[in-house]
Amino acid sequence: MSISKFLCEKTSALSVKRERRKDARPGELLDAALDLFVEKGFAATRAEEVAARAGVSKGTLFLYFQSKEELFKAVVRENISGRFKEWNEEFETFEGTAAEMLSYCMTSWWDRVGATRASGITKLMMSEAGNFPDITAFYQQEVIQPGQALIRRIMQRGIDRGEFRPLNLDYAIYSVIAPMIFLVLSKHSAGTCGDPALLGNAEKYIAAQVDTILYGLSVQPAGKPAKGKA
Amino acid sequence: MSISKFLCEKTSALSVKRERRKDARPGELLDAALDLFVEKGFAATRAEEVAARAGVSKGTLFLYFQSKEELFKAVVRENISGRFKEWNEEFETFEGTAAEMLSYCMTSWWDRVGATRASGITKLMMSEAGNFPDITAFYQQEVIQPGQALIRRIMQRGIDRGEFRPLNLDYAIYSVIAPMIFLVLSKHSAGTCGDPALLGNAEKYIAAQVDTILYGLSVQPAGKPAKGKA
Amino acid sequence: MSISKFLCEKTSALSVKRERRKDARPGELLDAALDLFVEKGFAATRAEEVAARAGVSKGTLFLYFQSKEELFKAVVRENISGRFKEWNEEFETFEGTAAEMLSYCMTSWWDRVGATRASGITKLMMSEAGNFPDITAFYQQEVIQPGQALIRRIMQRGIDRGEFRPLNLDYAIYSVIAPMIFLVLSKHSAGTCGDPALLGNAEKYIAAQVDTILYGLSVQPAGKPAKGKA
Amino acid sequence: MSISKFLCEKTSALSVKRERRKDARPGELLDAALDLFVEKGFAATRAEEVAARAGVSKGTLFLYFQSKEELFKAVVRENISGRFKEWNEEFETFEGTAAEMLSYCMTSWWDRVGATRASGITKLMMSEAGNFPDITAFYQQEVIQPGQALIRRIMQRGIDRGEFRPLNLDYAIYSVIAPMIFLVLSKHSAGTCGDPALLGNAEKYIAAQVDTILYGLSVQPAGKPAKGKA
DNA sequence: GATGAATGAGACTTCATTCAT
DNA sequence: TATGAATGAAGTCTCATTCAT
Repeated sequence: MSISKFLCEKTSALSVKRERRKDARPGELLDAALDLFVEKGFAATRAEEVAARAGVSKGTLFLYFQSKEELFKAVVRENISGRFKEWNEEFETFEGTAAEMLSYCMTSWWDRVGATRASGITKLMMSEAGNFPDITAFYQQEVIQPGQALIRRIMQRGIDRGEFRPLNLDYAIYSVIAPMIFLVLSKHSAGTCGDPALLGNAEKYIAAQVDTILYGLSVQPAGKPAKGKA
Repeated sequence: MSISKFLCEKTSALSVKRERRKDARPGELLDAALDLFVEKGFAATRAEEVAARAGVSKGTLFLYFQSKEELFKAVVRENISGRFKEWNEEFETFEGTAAEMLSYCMTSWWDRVGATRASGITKLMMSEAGNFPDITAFYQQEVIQPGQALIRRIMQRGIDRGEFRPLNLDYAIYSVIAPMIFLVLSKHSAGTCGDPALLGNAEKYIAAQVDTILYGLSVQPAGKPAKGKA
Repeated sequence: MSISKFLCEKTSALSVKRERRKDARPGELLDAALDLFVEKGFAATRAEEVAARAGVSKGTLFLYFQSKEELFKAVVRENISGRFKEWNEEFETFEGTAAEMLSYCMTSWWDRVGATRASGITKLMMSEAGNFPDITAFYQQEVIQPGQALIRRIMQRGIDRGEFRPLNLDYAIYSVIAPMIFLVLSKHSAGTCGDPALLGNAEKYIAAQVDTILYGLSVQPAGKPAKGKA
Repeated sequence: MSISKFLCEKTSALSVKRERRKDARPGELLDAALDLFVEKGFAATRAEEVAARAGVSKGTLFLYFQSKEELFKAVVRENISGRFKEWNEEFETFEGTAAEMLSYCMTSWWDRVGATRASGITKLMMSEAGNFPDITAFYQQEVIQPGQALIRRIMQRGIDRGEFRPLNLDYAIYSVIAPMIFLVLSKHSAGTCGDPALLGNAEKYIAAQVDTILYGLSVQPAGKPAKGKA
């Protein structure tokens, strides 16, 4: 290796290291902010705490985010963008029954969202929605609507194929959505809904919900099953 | 009636009225506080706003509540006291199938809690649980546990009577709880879960959930499934 | 005096005292702010200093003025409103030569503005004009333009009556204005223009300027020049 | 020229250029700082802005100036050094009447100071004098006093030669100084004194002031008043 | 020398809480 | 009891200044 090359790389290495530092900062801050916002709420989280958890000083935080509110927005954006594109594609190509799809949907949702830190966003949005109308609109459009549309599509397929009863999907989709929402909220709300034991057994909980949804609560043998006036 | 008696009664009436006024103060403040805490969160609600909405001055609020935090605690306590005694008793004497019970449970919960301002407590607790550990423990003990116990008892009865499949109730109860939680959160979270259309049709939503829970999503091959009168 | 009257007045007295306090606060704060802004500039003056000089706490200042900037605006408004109405009227009815008028104008300006704390506004505006465009526009319209119009009217009268040479008033008015501006700036600028000795003898300075303006620097060979009584 | 010499010179030229660049840095920073300080005031000007306008980074500014305050002092010193030596000498050898001298003094002041960026120093000093006592003393000694002494000498000569009336120069000098101060302040104060139209016609304004000063406002009945070359 | 990421003191502003009236 | 003017602790945000690169 020539000297010039060496020097060049050295210089490059230096700036790269520094560069990497700079590039990493926003992410570290967003990570810290997500945790704290979820844990304590937006207002109760002090900017300095976020900075401290990210290992930087107060000033640095404001170097990367114009304000605490912008930080909040960035946290939400960071954790919800572009997941649905991928998911939708996955389901376009899914082969199997609608029941399998629904089951896969809920379990994989748990693996990819529910079990991760990203699940905190749900609680975060719920608590702060009223104070950030623009973020709320954004969330509604980018998360809620695509998510519900996906569930609806799966269920519609089930109905079309004769796997599912004909249901009013305007309400039936919530049989799938509610347990998931409920689970992540249980996780992030200090036992305010659901009990703590739930969290250690989330997979079982999911499985049970899938089971209930797909099969129904009632004994089905030959019986005189419950007639829900739907 | 003697004049003196008349005067006396009049006086009494006045003072009663004033007394009532005075006694009503804390309640008015709690009402105002509940609304605002639910709407904007604890930290984002200013003491002065609460006072203003209750029609008194800032000073008066602190005459009745030592601090904003005490106000919060009082709000929660006020809205969750002793409903379960009554409910439990009601179910002790309920006659009918377990399916009918469950159906009745959910619809009457909507009428008595979900559709009232009390439903805001759920969101409130969820958002602020982390900042009020003692309240959270209290809530867990006074609301969550009795509530889940009630659901569990109903479902257990269904299993015992052969109306329901044998279920792992540790998880199955959430099929009932989740939709209710989900509904009230939808109501108080600016469309952050569920869509706004849900709220105008809460009864239909409840009915649909009851139906799904009791019947199951799946086509019932030979079934005339369990008969829940929703 | 009846007891009720006494009680009534006592109550009234109490609230009046408190009321007076409240009414006085803004004025006290504006006074303090004027002094400090003039002395140290807008940015270098801390809100707490202003409050302290007015004998109140930091918080109180923000009780009366939304922000430091609003305080600044209020200071400017407070000290320049409605002086010119009075002045203009005075000059409408003035009887005497234009020279006497001009002389009177400058000396009375000194008495009413130049010698008072209000003169600090000039320096204040000068320093901060660039940072407060709207205040500057306001000042231009409410102070600069009426002031120059008044001078111009007086001089025009002098020309019309044959007392003064025909002058291009677009420039000549500044012979009157400049010395006054200069004087107040000398006063508020720590000797940055003019020397400190000037200030102890402002009246003489004014007189000398009047004299020079009216008579001219030059020896008047045969003249009986307009004799302003300096 | 030998090749080595050529190379040498070339090298020299390069390093000279680089040297010049390096040497020029402080000057560029001072230039940028003068503009910004004049325009926005000392406190409202951010160090980074100054650096940016000078085309360097924030860090570089502090390489050359210990602090923002030192930068301010350097700006003032840089722009008031040693002009008066030259001026005084010029006037020692000036031939002509005192009136001509005064006229020349004012017009050439405009050309050399008033019309240049240096005029900004006047406003700068005026605004910040209170916050920089040592600079103010320096300015008083290096600028104010020599400047006033020069004017005084000229006027004294006029009196001595019988061109001017016997005047109290302690005050009369301000007839000359005030219009000049006034003009540069008009220029730098966003219309807070004088009107914007003034600035496009500064020469006419100067001429008019010279005229007024030398001739006087009044009608000169029989006189041949001193004719200032307006 | 030059850079610009990082710092942290310091200023503005808010708002729960007090207390004289 | 009720008020609302006053307070000052606490939090957000800025920016002069430093220093590793």
